Amino acid sequence: MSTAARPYTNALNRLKDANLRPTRQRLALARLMFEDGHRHLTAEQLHSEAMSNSIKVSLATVYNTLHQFTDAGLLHEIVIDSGRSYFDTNTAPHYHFYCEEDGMLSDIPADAVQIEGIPSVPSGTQLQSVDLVFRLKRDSVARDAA
Amino acid sequence: MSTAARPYTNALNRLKDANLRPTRQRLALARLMFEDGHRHLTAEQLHSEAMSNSIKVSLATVYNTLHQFTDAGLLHEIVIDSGRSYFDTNTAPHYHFYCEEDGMLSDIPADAVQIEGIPSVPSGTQLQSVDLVFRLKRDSVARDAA
DNA sequence: GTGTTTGCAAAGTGTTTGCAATTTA
DNA sequence: TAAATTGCAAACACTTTGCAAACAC
Repeated sequence: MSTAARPYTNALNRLKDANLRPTRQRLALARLMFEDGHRHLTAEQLHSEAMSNSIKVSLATVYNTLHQFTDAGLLHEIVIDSGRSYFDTNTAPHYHFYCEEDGMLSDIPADAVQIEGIPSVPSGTQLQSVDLVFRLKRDSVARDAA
Repeated sequence: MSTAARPYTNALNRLKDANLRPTRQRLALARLMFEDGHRHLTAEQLHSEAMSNSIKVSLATVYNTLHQFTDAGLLHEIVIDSGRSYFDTNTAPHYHFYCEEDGMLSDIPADAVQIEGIPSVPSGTQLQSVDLVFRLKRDSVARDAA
């Protein structure tokens, strides 16, 4: 009940719920991230997108924002490549395909894969998340089958 | 049949098999890695270890060596933390526990966990590896059970 | 001897930080 | 206005690179 058609409202509410002051930059970034169909973003990618959309925001602010969003539970950080962080707008449990050669990263729904026999965690710790990545490589033309 | 008791021989053979010229540094690093009980190493860790053992080797060479060993299949690179690479001397399939708070990384044998229902890989690709990491956090003193 | 490997230090990533200027409530 | 946020540029951590000297075969 209200202007549900305006994506802005959506982003605004996300920020409010997360107790993040809805500044111009945060709002704009939230809109790009949550309403532009993108799901896996690096800071640089998001920054570029912002630039393309004439959103004035510095890379440092993009980093800050990504971390604030992650801390607030709006994003999930994916560790898939040393030296580069991906942020996933899908915070529900799920898994990934990743092809290093071309940077392709795609989702696998949690219910598509069963993980059984999770060993008991070391004492003094508890399970925080289960990261499952199927790493791919592009087919070569043909390979000897030895 | 030969001096099997000398760890040196072991490392030497590994290098020879991998077609890597057994230089003083490579030999020494191989010995540290494969015969000192260590399994998960960062470049800096290995470099420190080398220093402690009075092995003169530069950090650049440690990096080069780790990559050469990885390319040769002697090591497996683990992506677990953006901005830091771990190298695993266990090249057989297996999984990991990881606790970011203290950097603890430990093995889970492949047969301890079953992964079922691996979705078919995107066309034009093939599965290279399955990375499964159980991320842990240290227990807090007590947590509300809501 | 010849080609490989090493070490250094410099350059390169991606990311974080300090602080003044700006913006929000 | 007071407190939070931003932008910039400098600082960072980790990794790679270029090239001359050292080494292995």
